[in-house]
Amino acid sequence: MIKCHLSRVLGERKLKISDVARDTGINRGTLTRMYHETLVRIDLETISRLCEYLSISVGELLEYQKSENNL
Amino acid sequence: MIKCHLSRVLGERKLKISDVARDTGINRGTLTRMYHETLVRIDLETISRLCEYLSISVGELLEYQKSENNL
DNA sequence: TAAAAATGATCTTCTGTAGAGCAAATTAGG
DNA sequence: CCTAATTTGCTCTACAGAAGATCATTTTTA
Repeated sequence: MIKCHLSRVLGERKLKISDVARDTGINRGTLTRMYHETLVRIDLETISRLCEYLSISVGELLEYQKSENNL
Repeated sequence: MIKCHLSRVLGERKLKISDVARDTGINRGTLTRMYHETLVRIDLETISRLCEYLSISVGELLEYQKSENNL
């Protein structure tokens, strides 16, 4: 599975979802889904803007984790 | 922008798009778009299967590059 | 040289993000 | 406290693009 670290990054920096939405133009609903990891599909443009805005790499935002449970 | 390194990885390993499609179950059209970097949106499940199959991290597959030209 | 496999392109279907709106919850002031 | 403003979660519609299938062309292989 793919783990999204948006909540951790925002928490560390004390940023709110609404801050990111306002500053990046990314839809707040999309950010909410990423935050709660209910996201299924994502625009590369969204990943790009988040990496730019947060100054992180794709790997710091999205991480592959071998799933023990499912599959 | 987000750079997709699928073509490089497949090239290095001499893997064909059809190999990956067959082995991972990922739609061949989607892999073709990734290969030619015309992909716009992607399922996290697709990223997950590619990382699993190719034994690479998300960061090795997708890389953020500060765009000099556009934006 | 012929058969098989791989690839690129196109079309339809269907899922999910984008975008907007609303209500509840949290925060900030007075 | 009480109220106003901000943030957040949820829902709905519209649109975009991946999934899946098909076909023609190119490449591979036997």
